[in-house]
Amino acid sequence: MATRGKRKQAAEAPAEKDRGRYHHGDLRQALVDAAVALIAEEGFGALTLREVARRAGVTHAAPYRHFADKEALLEAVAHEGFRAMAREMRERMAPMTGPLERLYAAGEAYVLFAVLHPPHFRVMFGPHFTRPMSSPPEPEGEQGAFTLLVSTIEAAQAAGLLREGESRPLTLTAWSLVHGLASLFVDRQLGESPQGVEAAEALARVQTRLLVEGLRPPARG
Amino acid sequence: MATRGKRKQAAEAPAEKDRGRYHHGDLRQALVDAAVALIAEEGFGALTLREVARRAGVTHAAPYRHFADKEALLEAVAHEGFRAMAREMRERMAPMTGPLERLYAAGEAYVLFAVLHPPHFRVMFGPHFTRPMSSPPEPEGEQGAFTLLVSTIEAAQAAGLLREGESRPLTLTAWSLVHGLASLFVDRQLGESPQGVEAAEALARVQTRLLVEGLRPPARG
DNA sequence: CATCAATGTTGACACCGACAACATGCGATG
DNA sequence: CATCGCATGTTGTCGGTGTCAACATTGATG
Repeated sequence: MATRGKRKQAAEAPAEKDRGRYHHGDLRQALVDAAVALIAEEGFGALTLREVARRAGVTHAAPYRHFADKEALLEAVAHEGFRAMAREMRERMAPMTGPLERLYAAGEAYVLFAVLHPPHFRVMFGPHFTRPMSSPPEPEGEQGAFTLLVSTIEAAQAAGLLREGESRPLTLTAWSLVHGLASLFVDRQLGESPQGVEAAEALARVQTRLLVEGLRPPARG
Repeated sequence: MATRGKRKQAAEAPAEKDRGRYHHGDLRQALVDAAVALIAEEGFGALTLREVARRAGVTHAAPYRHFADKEALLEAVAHEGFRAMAREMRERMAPMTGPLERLYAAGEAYVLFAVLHPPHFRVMFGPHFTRPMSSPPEPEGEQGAFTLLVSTIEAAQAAGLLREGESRPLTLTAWSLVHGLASLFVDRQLGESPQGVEAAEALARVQTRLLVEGLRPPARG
């Protein structure tokens, strides 16, 4: 420790100008980012609180000033994921006007989110939580992914484009399909199929259409 | 298998009689069983090679005589799961004669397997493997779950009960649906829905039917 | 400028995965 | 039946990890 009395920002800054400060500035977010990057690069088994702290440039106990334990950090990652997923669904649905087109967009966005952000998706739905995860904080006016799916399906029902009756079974079918497709992608169970993003998008497009054929009302259109 | 030799048959009382023996008899399977029980009781985070050894009544290094490392033990659990899943699918399909009924049975069995054996299902499809998992040893003449699904769908296509054309997209749709439903169940994402086995069975029944409505050929029947 | 609460550090403890060296006893061989 | 090799289980150890307590530093508040 060279210049003890000084700011030491200039002394041992390993990279950006932010480094080397004793108070990190936004260590909490830095830890979340480091955790995501670590999972993406080294896999889940390499996710270590100490390595996360190392990557954030702090010592091994610093994370405990922001998270009660390792699981709390994972919870923050999951919350970030749920918010991002809902956002990406809204964005992809926004240009669409037809109820069915909006449903397709929602399903495609769900699968694409998983393919584009495997670490988030795994943490969100993986078996890594002992205590039940708290629901993610939703900024007011923003719907969660599930709520969005329900309302989209009910809108399509109201337009006569999907089967009538309870929306719940239809919602579960749609959710199961995109969740299963996303899971199979992320867990690399689709070995022979191409793994690229564009391939996933094409697959999601085909599958959502194929699904809706079953959700259609009996009367043929 | 029966004429495997004398082995340990004399003192193989599984209860307490065999405690204190220096050679366990079938420690390998005992470790697999202990791992499954541990995951079921304490969750995934509690899965420790040392605790597994403790439950099997051996010391902390004994497992290394049967598994190269922790991941190898998990691989054994996964293999057991894949074999059991295929078996349960075959059993549920056996009484069915109609191609569609066989497809329904396959899907229901897939979901039920996950609900009845969450630890196996999680290990099979979870993010816990760094190296690619070897394919499970399939006893000769027995098809794996995926192969079974493909042939069932192709049979239904041949009978004119499903859309014509490539079987692969249809297979992926069916697989995604049941896998998604199973995953949502196992990961407790269906909070409001009842969690019992009979509820899962009813749900799987409805969902597979709902799916097939979409897989049906355009001509109405 | 003095103080304080928030934030980061140091040190410690129990536990874990993995390996090496050693001990035991099953079962093949004579 | 006696011997002995080797698979199997044990003991001891090492580096790494999650978590906590005590201490140090800093930015903000008066």
